[in-house]
Amino acid sequence: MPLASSPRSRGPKPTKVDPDQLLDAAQAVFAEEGLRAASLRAIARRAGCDPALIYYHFDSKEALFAALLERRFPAVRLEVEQLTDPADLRPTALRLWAVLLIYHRHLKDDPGIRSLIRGEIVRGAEGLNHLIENQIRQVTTAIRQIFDQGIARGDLRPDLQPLLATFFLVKMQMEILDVLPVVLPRLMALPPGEVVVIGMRAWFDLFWRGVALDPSASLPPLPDPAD
Amino acid sequence: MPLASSPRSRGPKPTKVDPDQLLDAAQAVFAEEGLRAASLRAIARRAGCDPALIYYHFDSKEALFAALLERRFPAVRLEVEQLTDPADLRPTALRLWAVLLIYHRHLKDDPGIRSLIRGEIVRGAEGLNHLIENQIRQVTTAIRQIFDQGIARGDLRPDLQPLLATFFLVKMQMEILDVLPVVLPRLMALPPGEVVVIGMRAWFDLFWRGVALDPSASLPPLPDPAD
DNA sequence: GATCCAATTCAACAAGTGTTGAATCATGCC
DNA sequence: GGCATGATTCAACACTTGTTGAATTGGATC
Repeated sequence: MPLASSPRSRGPKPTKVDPDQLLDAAQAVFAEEGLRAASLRAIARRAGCDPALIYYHFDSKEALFAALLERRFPAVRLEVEQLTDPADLRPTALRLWAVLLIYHRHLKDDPGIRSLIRGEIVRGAEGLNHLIENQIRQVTTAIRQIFDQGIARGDLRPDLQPLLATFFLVKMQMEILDVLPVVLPRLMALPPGEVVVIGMRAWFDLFWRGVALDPSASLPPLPDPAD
Repeated sequence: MPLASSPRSRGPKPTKVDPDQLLDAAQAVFAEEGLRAASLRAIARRAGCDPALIYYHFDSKEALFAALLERRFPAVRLEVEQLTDPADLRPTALRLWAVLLIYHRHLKDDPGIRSLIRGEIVRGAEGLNHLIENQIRQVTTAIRQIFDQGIARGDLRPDLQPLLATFFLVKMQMEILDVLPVVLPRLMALPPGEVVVIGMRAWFDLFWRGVALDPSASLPPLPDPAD
Protein backbone atom coordinates (compact mmCIF):
# COMPACT_ATOMS: atom_id res chain seq x y z
CA MET A 1 0.00 0.00 0.00
CA PRO A 2 1.77 3.19 -1.16
CA LEU A 3 1.93 6.33 0.89
CA ALA A 4 -0.88 8.68 0.14
CA SER A 5 1.08 11.88 -0.11
CA SER A 6 4.43 11.35 -1.78
CA PRO A 7 4.42 12.15 -5.49
CA ARG A 8 7.55 11.60 -7.56
CA SER A 9 10.67 11.75 -5.38
CA ARG A 10 12.70 14.48 -7.05
CA GLY A 11 13.73 13.49 -10.56
CA PRO A 12 11.58 15.25 -13.20
CA LYS A 13 9.87 11.98 -14.04
CA PRO A 14 7.04 13.08 -16.26
CA THR A 15 3.91 11.90 -14.51
CA LYS A 16 0.86 11.59 -16.63
CA VAL A 17 -1.56 12.89 -14.00
CA ASP A 18 -0.30 14.54 -10.84
CA PRO A 19 -2.41 15.05 -7.72
CA ASP A 20 -3.10 18.65 -8.59
CA GLN A 21 -4.70 17.67 -11.86
CA LEU A 22 -6.77 15.16 -9.98
CA LEU A 23 -7.90 17.91 -7.64
CA ASP A 24 -8.84 20.08 -10.59
CA ALA A 25 -10.94 17.32 -12.06
CA ALA A 26 -12.46 16.53 -8.70
CA GLN A 27 -13.34 20.15 -8.14
CA ALA A 28 -15.12 20.33 -11.47
CA VAL A 29 -17.09 17.17 -10.92
CA PHE A 30 -17.95 17.90 -7.30
CA ALA A 31 -19.17 21.29 -8.39
CA GLU A 32 -21.54 19.77 -10.90
CA GLU A 33 -22.76 16.81 -8.92
CA GLY A 34 -22.18 17.37 -5.24
CA LEU A 35 -20.06 15.24 -3.01
CA ARG A 36 -22.37 12.32 -2.79
CA ALA A 37 -23.37 12.07 -6.41
CA ALA A 38 -19.95 12.74 -7.88
CA SER A 39 -18.36 9.44 -8.81
CA LEU A 40 -14.69 8.65 -8.72
CA ARG A 41 -15.06 7.20 -12.17
CA ALA A 42 -16.34 10.52 -13.46
CA ILE A 43 -13.45 12.33 -11.83
CA ALA A 44 -10.96 9.88 -13.27
CA ARG A 45 -12.52 10.20 -16.70
CA ARG A 46 -12.22 13.98 -16.45
CA ALA A 47 -8.59 13.69 -15.42
CA GLY A 48 -7.89 11.13 -18.11
CA CYS A 49 -6.77 8.28 -15.93
CA ASP A 50 -7.97 5.17 -14.20
CA PRO A 51 -10.15 5.45 -11.08
CA ALA A 52 -7.66 3.35 -9.16
CA LEU A 53 -5.04 6.03 -9.57
CA ILE A 54 -7.03 8.26 -7.26
CA TYR A 55 -6.42 5.72 -4.55
CA TYR A 56 -2.72 5.92 -5.18
CA HIS A 57 -2.66 9.62 -4.40
CA PHE A 58 -5.47 9.82 -1.86
CA ASP A 59 -6.75 7.50 0.80
CA SER A 60 -10.40 7.70 -0.07
CA LYS A 61 -13.04 9.77 -1.75
CA GLU A 62 -13.45 11.74 1.42
CA ALA A 63 -9.72 12.40 1.68
CA LEU A 64 -9.73 13.65 -1.87
CA PHE A 65 -12.45 16.06 -0.94
CA ALA A 66 -10.62 17.18 2.18
CA ALA A 67 -7.53 17.90 0.11
CA LEU A 68 -9.71 20.02 -2.12
CA LEU A 69 -10.74 22.07 0.88
CA GLU A 70 -7.26 22.54 2.21
CA ARG A 71 -6.26 23.91 -1.14
CA ARG A 72 -8.90 26.64 -1.19
CA PHE A 73 -10.03 27.61 2.25
CA PRO A 74 -6.92 29.13 3.80
CA ALA A 75 -6.58 31.82 1.15
CA VAL A 76 -10.01 33.23 1.88
CA ARG A 77 -9.47 33.07 5.60
CA LEU A 78 -6.12 34.82 5.36
CA GLU A 79 -7.40 37.68 3.25
CA VAL A 80 -10.37 38.30 5.51
CA GLU A 81 -8.18 38.21 8.58
CA GLN A 82 -5.94 40.86 7.10
CA LEU A 83 -8.98 43.13 6.96
CA THR A 84 -9.42 43.04 10.71
CA ASP A 85 -6.33 45.10 11.44
CA PRO A 86 -7.50 47.78 13.90
CA ALA A 87 -5.07 50.18 12.25
CA ASP A 88 -7.19 50.01 9.11
CA LEU A 89 -9.10 53.25 9.48
CA ARG A 90 -11.06 53.19 6.26
CA PRO A 91 -14.80 53.71 6.64
CA THR A 92 -16.51 50.58 7.92
CA ALA A 93 -18.67 50.47 4.83
CA LEU A 94 -15.58 50.11 2.68
CA ARG A 95 -14.17 47.35 4.83
CA LEU A 96 -17.40 45.37 4.75
CA TRP A 97 -17.58 45.84 1.03
CA ALA A 98 -14.04 44.51 0.87
CA VAL A 99 -15.29 41.33 2.52
CA LEU A 100 -17.79 40.86 -0.27
CA LEU A 101 -15.06 41.46 -2.83
CA ILE A 102 -12.92 38.73 -1.30
CA TYR A 103 -15.76 36.28 -1.42
CA HIS A 104 -16.43 37.30 -4.98
CA ARG A 105 -12.86 36.91 -6.11
CA HIS A 106 -12.29 33.53 -4.55
CA LEU A 107 -15.63 31.84 -4.96
CA LYS A 108 -16.94 33.30 -8.19
CA ASP A 109 -15.68 30.43 -10.31
CA ASP A 110 -15.88 27.65 -7.79
CA PRO A 111 -19.42 26.48 -7.18
CA GLY A 112 -18.03 23.39 -5.52
CA ILE A 113 -16.59 25.28 -2.59
CA ARG A 114 -19.66 27.46 -2.42
CA SER A 115 -22.16 24.66 -2.07
CA LEU A 116 -19.69 23.18 0.32
CA ILE A 117 -19.57 26.20 2.57
CA ARG A 118 -23.30 26.30 2.33
CA GLY A 119 -23.16 22.89 3.88
CA GLU A 120 -25.33 20.95 1.52
CA ILE A 121 -22.76 18.71 0.13
CA VAL A 122 -21.45 17.51 3.39
CA ARG A 123 -24.39 15.41 4.44
CA GLY A 124 -23.06 11.94 4.36
CA ALA A 125 -19.46 12.92 4.89
CA GLU A 126 -19.31 13.15 8.64
CA GLY A 127 -15.54 13.16 8.71
CA LEU A 128 -15.37 16.55 7.05
CA ASN A 129 -17.75 18.55 9.14
CA HIS A 130 -15.28 19.55 11.80
CA LEU A 131 -12.73 20.59 9.19
CA ILE A 132 -15.21 22.85 7.44
CA GLU A 133 -16.74 24.14 10.61
CA ASN A 134 -13.34 25.10 11.88
CA GLN A 135 -12.43 27.09 8.79
CA ILE A 136 -15.79 28.81 8.65
CA ARG A 137 -15.67 29.73 12.30
CA GLN A 138 -12.36 31.52 11.79
CA VAL A 139 -13.69 33.57 8.91
CA THR A 140 -16.83 34.35 10.85
CA THR A 141 -15.04 35.65 13.90
CA ALA A 142 -12.79 37.77 11.71
CA ILE A 143 -15.75 39.49 10.10
CA ARG A 144 -17.34 39.85 13.48
CA GLN A 145 -14.37 41.91 14.57
CA ILE A 146 -14.96 44.38 11.78
CA PHE A 147 -18.49 44.87 13.02
CA ASP A 148 -17.31 45.30 16.57
CA GLN A 149 -14.77 47.90 15.49
CA GLY A 150 -17.45 49.61 13.40
CA ILE A 151 -19.72 49.93 16.40
CA ALA A 152 -16.87 51.24 18.53
CA ARG A 153 -16.05 53.81 15.89
CA GLY A 154 -19.63 55.02 15.72
CA ASP A 155 -20.20 53.89 12.16
CA LEU A 156 -22.71 51.20 13.04
CA ARG A 157 -25.83 50.99 15.16
CA PRO A 158 -24.88 50.21 18.74
CA ASP A 159 -27.76 47.75 19.06
CA LEU A 160 -26.43 45.69 16.17
CA GLN A 161 -25.95 41.97 16.76
CA PRO A 162 -22.59 41.39 15.08
CA LEU A 163 -23.02 37.67 14.75
CA LEU A 164 -26.34 37.89 12.96
CA ALA A 165 -25.08 40.74 10.82
CA THR A 166 -22.12 38.61 9.78
CA PHE A 167 -24.44 35.78 8.94
CA PHE A 168 -26.67 38.00 6.84
CA LEU A 169 -23.83 39.69 5.02
CA VAL A 170 -21.92 36.66 3.82
CA LYS A 171 -24.87 34.34 3.46
CA MET A 172 -26.54 36.62 0.99
CA GLN A 173 -23.29 37.19 -0.85
CA MET A 174 -23.08 33.46 -1.30
CA GLU A 175 -26.59 33.29 -2.66
CA ILE A 176 -25.86 36.19 -4.98
CA LEU A 177 -22.90 34.35 -6.42
CA ASP A 178 -24.79 31.10 -6.58
CA VAL A 179 -28.38 31.48 -7.56
CA LEU A 180 -28.79 35.02 -8.76
CA PRO A 181 -27.05 34.36 -12.10
CA VAL A 182 -29.37 31.42 -12.61
CA VAL A 183 -32.60 32.96 -11.52
CA LEU A 184 -32.42 36.62 -12.38
CA PRO A 185 -31.83 36.55 -16.15
CA ARG A 186 -35.03 34.54 -16.50
CA LEU A 187 -37.06 37.26 -14.81
CA MET A 188 -35.35 40.44 -15.89
CA ALA A 189 -33.72 41.40 -19.15
CA LEU A 190 -30.17 41.48 -17.93
CA PRO A 191 -26.83 40.46 -19.33
CA PRO A 192 -26.04 37.44 -17.15
CA GLY A 193 -22.47 38.56 -16.65
CA GLU A 194 -23.51 41.75 -14.89
CA VAL A 195 -26.06 40.14 -12.67
CA VAL A 196 -23.64 39.36 -9.88
CA VAL A 197 -22.25 42.89 -9.67
CA ILE A 198 -25.70 44.44 -9.83
CA GLY A 199 -26.89 42.08 -7.12
CA MET A 200 -23.90 42.77 -4.91
CA ARG A 201 -24.34 46.52 -5.09
CA ALA A 202 -28.07 46.34 -4.48
CA TRP A 203 -27.52 44.01 -1.57
CA PHE A 204 -24.84 46.10 0.04
CA ASP A 205 -26.86 49.25 -0.41
CA LEU A 206 -29.74 47.61 1.45
CA PHE A 207 -27.51 46.01 4.03
CA TRP A 208 -25.65 49.17 4.80
CA ARG A 209 -28.81 51.16 5.40
CA GLY A 210 -29.78 48.34 7.72
CA VAL A 211 -26.67 48.39 9.87
CA ALA A 212 -25.40 51.97 9.67
CA LEU A 213 -25.79 54.33 12.54
CA ASP A 214 -26.97 56.97 10.12
CA PRO A 215 -28.81 55.15 7.33
CA SER A 216 -29.44 58.28 5.33
CA ALA A 217 -25.73 59.07 5.02
CA SER A 218 -24.55 58.19 1.55
CA LEU A 219 -22.16 55.36 0.89
CA PRO A 220 -18.54 56.00 -0.07
CA PRO A 221 -17.77 54.98 -3.65
CA LEU A 222 -17.47 51.20 -3.79
CA PRO A 223 -14.85 49.80 -6.16
CA ASP A 224 -16.10 47.30 -8.68
CA PRO A 225 -14.91 43.75 -8.38
CA ALA A 226 -11.87 43.48 -10.64
CA ASP A 227 -11.87 40.43 -12.86
CA MET B 1 -49.36 -2.51 -15.70
CA PRO B 2 -51.77 -0.87 -13.26
CA LEU B 3 -52.84 2.73 -13.46
CA ALA B 4 -50.63 5.01 -11.51
CA SER B 5 -53.25 7.13 -9.83
CA SER B 6 -56.29 5.08 -8.86
CA PRO B 7 -56.28 3.96 -5.26
CA ARG B 8 -59.01 1.72 -3.94
CA SER B 9 -62.20 2.13 -5.95
CA ARG B 10 -64.69 3.22 -3.28
CA GLY B 11 -65.32 0.42 -0.81
CA PRO B 12 -63.56 0.97 2.53
CA LYS B 13 -61.04 -1.71 1.68
CA PRO B 14 -58.39 -1.23 4.35
CA THR B 15 -55.17 -0.57 2.49
CA LYS B 16 -52.03 -1.14 4.43
CA VAL B 17 -50.15 1.80 2.96
CA ASP B 18 -51.98 4.45 0.99
CA PRO B 19 -50.25 6.94 -1.32
CA ASP B 20 -50.39 9.66 1.28
CA GLN B 21 -48.40 7.60 3.73
CA LEU B 22 -45.89 6.95 0.99
CA LEU B 23 -45.64 10.67 0.42
CA ASP B 24 -45.04 11.23 4.12
CA ALA B 25 -42.24 8.71 4.14
CA ALA B 26 -40.81 10.11 0.93
CA GLN B 27 -40.87 13.61 2.32
CA ALA B 28 -38.96 12.54 5.39
CA VAL B 29 -36.32 10.66 3.46
CA PHE B 30 -35.93 13.27 0.75
CA ALA B 31 -35.49 15.85 3.48
CA GLU B 32 -32.64 13.90 5.02
CA GLU B 33 -30.90 12.73 1.91
CA GLY B 34 -31.83 14.89 -1.02
CA LEU B 35 -33.54 13.71 -4.15
CA ARG B 36 -30.61 11.96 -5.64
CA ALA B 37 -29.32 10.18 -2.58
CA ALA B 38 -32.70 9.17 -1.22
CA SER B 39 -33.38 5.58 -2.17
CA LEU B 40 -36.74 4.07 -2.87
CA ARG B 41 -35.82 1.22 -0.60
CA ALA B 42 -35.28 3.65 2.26
CA ILE B 43 -38.62 5.28 1.57
CA ALA B 44 -40.35 1.93 1.44
CA ARG B 45 -38.68 0.87 4.67
CA ARG B 46 -39.90 4.05 6.32
CA ALA B 47 -43.42 3.46 5.05
CA GLY B 48 -43.30 -0.18 6.05
CA CYS B 49 -43.85 -1.71 2.67
CA ASP B 50 -42.05 -3.16 -0.30
CA PRO B 51 -40.24 -0.85 -2.72
CA ALA B 52 -42.26 -2.24 -5.56
CA LEU B 53 -45.41 -0.84 -4.04
CA ILE B 54 -44.17 2.63 -4.80
CA TYR B 55 -44.34 1.72 -8.46
CA TYR B 56 -47.91 0.69 -8.04
CA HIS B 57 -48.92 4.14 -6.89
CA PHE B 58 -46.42 6.25 -8.79
CA ASP B 59 -44.80 5.97 -12.16
CA SER B 60 -41.24 6.57 -11.06
CA LYS B 61 -39.09 8.09 -8.41
CA GLU B 62 -39.38 11.41 -10.13
CA ALA B 63 -43.16 11.19 -10.27
CA LEU B 64 -43.21 10.47 -6.57
CA PHE B 65 -41.21 13.59 -6.00
CA ALA B 66 -43.47 15.63 -8.23
CA ALA B 67 -46.50 14.45 -6.29
CA LEU B 68 -44.76 15.62 -3.16
CA LEU B 69 -44.47 19.06 -4.65
CA GLU B 70 -48.03 19.28 -5.80
CA ARG B 71 -49.13 18.50 -2.29
CA ARG B 72 -47.22 21.36 -0.69
CA PHE B 73 -46.58 24.16 -3.07
CA PRO B 74 -50.07 25.45 -3.84
CA ALA B 75 -50.89 26.25 -0.22
CA VAL B 76 -47.96 28.63 0.09
CA ARG B 77 -48.69 30.24 -3.23
CA LEU B 78 -52.35 30.75 -2.37
CA GLU B 79 -51.67 32.38 0.98
CA VAL B 80 -49.10 34.74 -0.46
CA GLU B 81 -51.41 35.69 -3.29
CA GLN B 82 -54.14 36.60 -0.82
CA LEU B 83 -51.74 39.14 0.63
CA THR B 84 -51.52 41.06 -2.63
CA ASP B 85 -55.08 42.38 -2.43
CA PRO B 86 -54.75 46.13 -3.12
CA ALA B 87 -57.59 46.70 -0.65
CA ASP B 88 -55.29 45.50 2.10
CA LEU B 89 -54.26 48.82 3.55
CA ARG B 90 -52.13 47.62 6.42
CA PRO B 91 -48.67 49.16 6.63
CA THR B 92 -46.33 47.64 4.06
CA ALA B 93 -44.02 46.52 6.82
CA LEU B 94 -46.76 44.38 8.27
CA ARG B 95 -47.60 42.84 4.92
CA LEU B 96 -43.99 41.95 4.24
CA TRP B 97 -43.66 40.50 7.70
CA ALA B 98 -46.76 38.46 6.91
CA VAL B 99 -44.89 36.96 3.97
CA LEU B 100 -42.17 35.78 6.31
CA LEU B 101 -44.78 34.32 8.63
CA ILE B 102 -46.29 32.32 5.80
CA TYR B 103 -42.92 30.92 4.87
CA HIS B 104 -42.28 30.13 8.48
CA ARG B 105 -45.57 28.36 9.02
CA HIS B 106 -45.39 26.21 5.93
CA LEU B 107 -41.72 25.42 5.67
CA LYS B 108 -40.59 25.31 9.27
CA ASP B 109 -40.96 21.58 9.56
CA ASP B 110 -40.27 20.59 5.99
CA PRO B 111 -36.59 20.81 5.10
CA GLY B 112 -37.30 18.74 2.03
CA ILE B 113 -39.35 21.43 0.38
CA ARG B 114 -36.92 24.08 1.49
CA SER B 115 -33.84 22.54 -0.03
CA LEU B 116 -36.04 21.91 -2.98
CA ILE B 117 -37.05 25.51 -3.41
CA ARG B 118 -33.45 26.38 -2.92
CA GLY B 119 -32.87 24.31 -5.97
CA GLU B 120 -30.15 22.03 -4.82
CA ILE B 121 -32.00 18.83 -4.94
CA VAL B 122 -33.20 19.18 -8.43
CA ARG B 123 -29.92 18.69 -10.17
CA GLY B 124 -30.35 15.45 -11.95
CA ALA B 125 -34.11 15.63 -12.16
CA GLU B 126 -34.56 17.70 -15.28
CA GLY B 127 -38.21 16.82 -15.58
CA LEU B 128 -39.10 18.73 -12.44
CA ASN B 129 -37.41 22.02 -13.08
CA HIS B 130 -40.24 23.59 -15.01
CA LEU B 131 -42.76 22.52 -12.39
CA ILE B 132 -40.80 24.11 -9.58
CA GLU B 133 -39.84 27.16 -11.57
CA ASN B 134 -43.45 27.77 -12.41
CA GLN B 135 -44.61 27.63 -8.79
CA ILE B 136 -41.77 29.81 -7.59
CA ARG B 137 -42.36 32.37 -10.26
CA GLN B 138 -45.96 32.79 -9.15
CA VAL B 139 -44.97 33.36 -5.54
CA THR B 140 -42.26 35.74 -6.63
CA THR B 141 -44.50 37.95 -8.69
CA ALA B 142 -47.06 38.03 -5.91
CA ILE B 143 -44.51 39.37 -3.45
CA ARG B 144 -43.28 41.76 -6.07
CA GLN B 145 -46.73 43.28 -6.17
CA ILE B 146 -46.59 44.07 -2.48
CA PHE B 147 -43.37 45.96 -3.09
CA ASP B 148 -44.86 47.83 -6.00
CA GLN B 149 -47.87 48.80 -3.93
CA GLY B 150 -45.58 49.83 -1.10
CA ILE B 151 -43.66 52.15 -3.37
CA ALA B 152 -46.87 53.61 -4.74
CA ARG B 153 -48.13 54.24 -1.22
CA GLY B 154 -44.95 56.01 -0.23
CA ASP B 155 -43.88 53.42 2.32
CA LEU B 156 -40.84 52.27 0.38
CA ARG B 157 -37.92 53.90 -1.35
CA PRO B 158 -38.87 54.84 -4.89
CA ASP B 159 -35.51 53.65 -6.19
CA LEU B 160 -36.10 50.15 -4.85
CA GLN B 161 -35.71 47.26 -7.25
CA PRO B 162 -38.70 45.11 -6.31
CA LEU B 163 -37.35 41.96 -7.89
CA LEU B 164 -34.09 42.07 -6.01
CA ALA B 165 -35.84 43.06 -2.81
CA THR B 166 -38.09 40.05 -3.19
CA PHE B 167 -35.12 37.84 -3.73
CA PHE B 168 -33.36 39.17 -0.66
CA LEU B 169 -36.39 38.95 1.57
CA VAL B 170 -37.42 35.38 0.94
CA LYS B 171 -33.98 34.00 0.30
CA MET B 172 -32.75 35.05 3.68
CA GLN B 173 -35.91 33.80 5.33
CA MET B 174 -35.17 30.42 3.84
CA GLU B 175 -31.64 30.47 5.17
CA ILE B 176 -32.89 31.51 8.57
CA LEU B 177 -35.20 28.53 8.68
CA ASP B 178 -32.57 26.24 7.32
CA VAL B 179 -29.12 26.93 8.59
CA LEU B 180 -29.51 29.38 11.45
CA PRO B 181 -30.80 26.72 13.87
CA VAL B 182 -27.82 24.59 13.00
CA VAL B 183 -25.13 27.21 13.03
CA LEU B 184 -26.14 29.77 15.60
CA PRO B 185 -26.44 27.66 18.76
CA ARG B 186 -22.84 26.61 18.28
CA LEU B 187 -21.64 30.21 18.31
CA MET B 188 -24.01 31.87 20.75
CA ALA B 189 -25.59 30.63 23.91
CA LEU B 190 -29.13 30.47 22.66
CA PRO B 191 -32.00 28.09 23.15
CA PRO B 192 -32.21 26.48 19.70
CA GLY B 193 -35.95 26.78 19.60
CA GLU B 194 -35.88 30.56 19.74
CA VAL B 195 -33.15 30.97 17.17
CA VAL B 196 -35.49 31.15 14.22
CA VAL B 197 -37.71 33.83 15.72
CA ILE B 198 -34.74 35.87 16.87
CA GLY B 199 -33.20 35.57 13.43
CA MET B 200 -36.41 36.53 11.68
CA ARG B 201 -36.88 39.65 13.75
CA ALA B 202 -33.27 40.73 13.39
CA TRP B 203 -33.45 40.12 9.67
CA PHE B 204 -36.66 42.00 9.15
CA ASP B 205 -35.44 44.88 11.26
CA LEU B 206 -32.38 45.16 9.03
CA PHE B 207 -34.31 44.59 5.84
CA TRP B 208 -36.95 47.14 6.66
CA ARG B 209 -34.41 49.86 7.34
CA GLY B 210 -32.94 48.94 4.00
CA VAL B 211 -36.10 49.29 1.96
CA ALA B 212 -38.19 51.84 3.86
CA LEU B 213 -38.60 55.36 2.58
CA ASP B 214 -37.96 56.61 6.08
CA PRO B 215 -35.53 54.17 7.71
CA SER B 216 -35.57 55.89 11.06
CA ALA B 217 -39.32 55.49 11.46
CA SER B 218 -40.00 52.70 13.90
CA LEU B 219 -41.60 49.45 12.89
CA PRO B 220 -45.17 48.61 13.80
CA PRO B 221 -45.41 45.76 16.31
CA LEU B 222 -44.79 42.49 14.51
CA PRO B 223 -46.79 39.50 15.67
CA ASP B 224 -44.80 36.47 16.68
CA PRO B 225 -45.08 33.37 14.54
CA ALA B 226 -47.76 31.24 16.16
CA ASP B 227 -46.86 27.62 16.54
C1' DG C 1 21.29 -5.22 -19.33
C1' DA C 2 19.41 -5.99 -14.63
C1' DT C 3 17.13 -3.98 -10.92
C1' DC C 4 14.29 -1.03 -8.33
C1' DC C 5 10.45 1.64 -7.49
C1' DA C 6 6.99 5.08 -8.34
C1' DA C 7 3.14 5.58 -11.41
C1' DT C 8 -0.55 3.51 -13.62
C1' DT C 9 -3.86 0.13 -15.16
C1' DC C 10 -6.84 -4.15 -14.98
C1' DA C 11 -10.19 -6.88 -13.27
C1' DA C 12 -12.87 -7.89 -9.87
C1' DC C 13 -15.35 -7.50 -5.21
C1' DA C 14 -19.54 -6.57 -2.53
C1' DA C 15 -23.00 -3.46 -1.97
C1' DG C 16 -26.53 -0.49 -3.43
C1' DT C 17 -29.52 1.63 -7.15
C1' DG C 18 -34.16 2.16 -10.10
C1' DT C 19 -37.17 -0.76 -12.18
C1' DT C 20 -40.18 -4.69 -13.64
C1' DG C 21 -42.71 -9.08 -14.44
C1' DA C 22 -44.75 -12.60 -12.26
C1' DA C 23 -46.69 -14.33 -8.22
C1' DT C 24 -49.39 -13.91 -3.94
C1' DC C 25 -52.74 -11.93 -0.77
C1' DA C 26 -57.19 -10.18 0.51
C1' DT C 27 -61.36 -8.51 -0.29
C1' DG C 28 -66.11 -7.58 -2.80
C1' DC C 29 -69.43 -9.50 -5.95
C1' DC C 30 -72.09 -13.18 -8.19
C1' DG D 1 -67.72 -21.58 -3.54
C1' DG D 2 -65.65 -19.21 -7.56
C1' DC D 3 -63.84 -15.24 -9.51
C1' DA D 4 -62.36 -10.76 -10.67
C1' DT D 5 -59.71 -7.07 -9.17
C1' DG D 6 -56.99 -3.99 -6.40
C1' DA D 7 -53.07 -4.15 -3.14
C1' DT D 8 -48.84 -6.06 -2.01
C1' DT D 9 -44.73 -8.81 -2.17
C1' DC D 10 -40.82 -11.63 -4.28
C1' DA D 11 -37.09 -12.24 -6.96
C1' DA D 12 -34.55 -10.78 -10.28
C1' DC D 13 -32.62 -7.56 -14.12
C1' DA D 14 -28.94 -4.44 -15.46
C1' DC D 15 -26.28 -0.95 -13.79
C1' DT D 16 -23.39 2.12 -10.83
C1' DT D 17 -20.79 2.88 -6.79
C1' DG D 18 -16.30 2.89 -3.61
C1' DT D 19 -12.58 0.11 -3.03
C1' DT D 20 -8.61 -3.17 -3.52
C1' DG D 21 -5.06 -6.62 -4.76
C1' DA D 22 -2.38 -8.05 -8.35
C1' DA D 23 -0.29 -6.98 -12.54
C1' DT D 24 1.98 -3.82 -15.74
C1' DT D 25 4.54 0.12 -17.39
C1' DG D 26 8.58 3.08 -17.75
C1' DG D 27 12.27 5.79 -16.44
C1' DA D 28 16.52 6.16 -13.04
C1' DT D 29 20.24 3.96 -11.02
C1' DC D 30 23.69 0.58 -10.57
